Amino acid sequence: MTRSEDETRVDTLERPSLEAARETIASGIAREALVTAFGRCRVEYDGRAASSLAAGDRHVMCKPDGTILVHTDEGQKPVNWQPPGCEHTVELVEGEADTTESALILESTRSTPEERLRVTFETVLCVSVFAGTDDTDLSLVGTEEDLRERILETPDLLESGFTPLATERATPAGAVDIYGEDSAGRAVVIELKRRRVGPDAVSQLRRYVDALERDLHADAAVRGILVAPSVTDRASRLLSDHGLEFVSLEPPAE
Amino acid sequence: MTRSEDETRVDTLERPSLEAARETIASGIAREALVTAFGRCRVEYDGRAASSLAAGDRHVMCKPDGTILVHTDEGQKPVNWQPPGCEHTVELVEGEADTTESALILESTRSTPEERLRVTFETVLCVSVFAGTDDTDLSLVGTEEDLRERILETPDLLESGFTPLATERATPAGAVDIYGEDSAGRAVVIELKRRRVGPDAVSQLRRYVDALERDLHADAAVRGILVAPSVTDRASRLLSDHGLEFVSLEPPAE
DNA sequence: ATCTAAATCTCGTCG
DNA sequence: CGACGAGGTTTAGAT
Repeated sequence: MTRSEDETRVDTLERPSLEAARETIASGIAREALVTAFGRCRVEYDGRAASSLAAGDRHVMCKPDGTILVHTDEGQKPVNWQPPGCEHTVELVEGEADTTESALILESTRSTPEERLRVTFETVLCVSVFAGTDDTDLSLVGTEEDLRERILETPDLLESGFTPLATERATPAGAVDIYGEDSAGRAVVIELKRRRVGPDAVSQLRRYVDALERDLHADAAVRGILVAPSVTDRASRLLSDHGLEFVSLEPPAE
Repeated sequence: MTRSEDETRVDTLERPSLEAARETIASGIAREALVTAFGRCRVEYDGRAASSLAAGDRHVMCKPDGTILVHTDEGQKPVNWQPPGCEHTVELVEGEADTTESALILESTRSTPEERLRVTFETVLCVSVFAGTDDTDLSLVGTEEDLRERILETPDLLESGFTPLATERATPAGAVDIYGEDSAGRAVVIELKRRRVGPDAVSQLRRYVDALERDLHADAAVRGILVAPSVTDRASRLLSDHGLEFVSLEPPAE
């Protein structure tokens, strides 16, 4: 077979027979393409939890990395899915005689943990196979990491005289975002959040401060500072209850 | 217009002109259908954070509820997205003279928070419009809620003589999963997790126990029990450090 | 609309 | 492989 210009990048079947759909899906998976199917199906999942979904029209996407996604017409999250690294198989189950209906079964399995997703199509309205190229990486700004860099560049943003000594400093309770000391030489633990925080972030900071106080084995109290754009009321109360502090800072915008 | 049997459920164009793609996408969105496009595009996002993605072949899905998802050939998560409730627009930008290239721009915006996603196609390899029906709900078992029901049905699973008194009991630090008392009449706070837990779950439990001890204003200590299939080493250490307990229980399997 | 916590969270990173 | 924490988390429920 010769492909003069570029290889086939897209192949679509409308209202295919189940056998034609099976063949196209199987060859798409074998070619490491991105395969989609839209049609009436039911879905069973068993693994970390277990779920069942009765028949309806859904959009199914199989990626060459072993991901499978089942989308309804609502919501950002797939109604069922399987993560990258799974094995896909597609199989046609013939109805017995003329009475039972045939079905197309798309199955995805993995181990560690043992998980299985089974999509059973009674009708396939459309199958597509897409072969593309994508070499690029997403560039993202506004993360917690950006906020950390901002503080390390200009420690006075936190408070005058603050000196960062380490990032990701290990404690028995986990790694501290920024560890440093204030102008009086007191140890400071900083927990960073890129957005408004609730009680969980306060607990996290408290855990680190506790651990560090035990670890330093000194009576000199360790200061704990939560750095985020803002806090909820309850989080603010929890901060005071435990002698922790808050400084309002956002990740850089650009 | 008459549709004798059933209305058009799927409409697909392979390698359409940008104008034909625009027309099909616009009418699909207007018809409240699920619309997909595959082709070479770049993607810009600005909102809670900001991101940029150079040109590559990707799969874009617009749902009638205002969701938009941009998928590459890898990963379970879309590389870019917009949540339900957004406004979609599709627009053709003509190149100037014959020198500049035309482009198809798919844009999704929302407020609270202000967010914008822009997908700029230089080539569309396939556009599909799907109209289906899906009335069913997912049935899921193995959740934290299932674990709670299991304990409420058979409190002795936790320990002999335990009596549940309330679920979602309010404290200044948040709502406790199960509140009850042991055979000696001591107050018990239970935090449930459907899977193996780490330090965060311990902190959460500690926060509730702390708050309840203050709230009850008594010196009688409140017992805190973490109920989960298992704990990590560090979490186990944190539990002992704070006088908290652990009971191994899983959500029911069926 | 905001708060709070669960989730088959997913994803990267590090030991 | 597990552990740990970030995430434009998303989603559901309560206030």
